[in-house]
Amino acid sequence: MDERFVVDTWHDVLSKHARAMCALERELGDKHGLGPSEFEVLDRMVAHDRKLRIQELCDEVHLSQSALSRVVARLEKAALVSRGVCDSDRRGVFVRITEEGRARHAAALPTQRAVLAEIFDDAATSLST
Amino acid sequence: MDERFVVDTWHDVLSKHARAMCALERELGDKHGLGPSEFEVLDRMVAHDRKLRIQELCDEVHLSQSALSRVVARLEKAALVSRGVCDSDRRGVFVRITEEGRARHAAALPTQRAVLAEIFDDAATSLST
DNA sequence: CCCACCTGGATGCGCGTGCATCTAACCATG
DNA sequence: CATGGTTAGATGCACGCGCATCCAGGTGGG
Repeated sequence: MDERFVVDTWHDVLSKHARAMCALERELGDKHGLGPSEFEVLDRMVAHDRKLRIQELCDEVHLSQSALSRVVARLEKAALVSRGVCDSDRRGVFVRITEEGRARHAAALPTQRAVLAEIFDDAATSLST
Repeated sequence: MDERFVVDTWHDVLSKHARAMCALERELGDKHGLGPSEFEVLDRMVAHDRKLRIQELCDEVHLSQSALSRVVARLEKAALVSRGVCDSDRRGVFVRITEEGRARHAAALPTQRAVLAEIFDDAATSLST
């Protein structure tokens, strides 16, 4: 069957993921003091432009609930988001992005886009490398 | 530009990678006592069907040299591969798969293929989910 | 109203990873 | 043959992740 195709696709995903992840970690970390997960959460916050529940973020970022909890904790410590109890369900926690968070995200966005463009535009090119 | 395309592609890679990785970890771990990295190394060994240098494996698996060194150490402890000094270059270490290693790989292969097929055949399907 | 069950999120823990560094072996040059 | 630079692989270290667990708050049945 096209088992070959499946395996090749998988290897391609592995390769792109590794390269992108590694580059993002370096670039975002060095230039903006953000990890890929931190950036991704900020990105979702900006995209939705409203307070989000932890669980909502869980669905969108591919992270376990515990990991997400810690990411938000780090972001809060860095004053990039603020946490607050959800008044309608006091177990819930909503996360709101701060102005500083928006600024950091805006600053980091071009860097992230550049890395992704590098990888995924070079995709066709890098196959011949 | 097709910045949209690049970002969407990236999210797709993230999603597939997360799902596949998670499933592989569970399935291979539970059924065969192997991590994804361990399996991948065994897979390369079988594919090449000869002793390989650590560095050669490094090029193929998307792992740092240190991570690979530990993976091989784990595999050796499990008697799935054996390490030996390269007589031509005594810094080098060649890795050879053992019979037990081949057996474990053969046993695990269908599991891995099933997971990958699940993810990448469902790819088109899951987009409409 | 009470109690057993469920759910959202936080935390302890172990593990695998990458980075920096170390050691040993190779190699070129004098 | 000695020496400085380079390369292969191993190891110390810090960190982020997932899993299991815990706790507070909600919810339904008696």
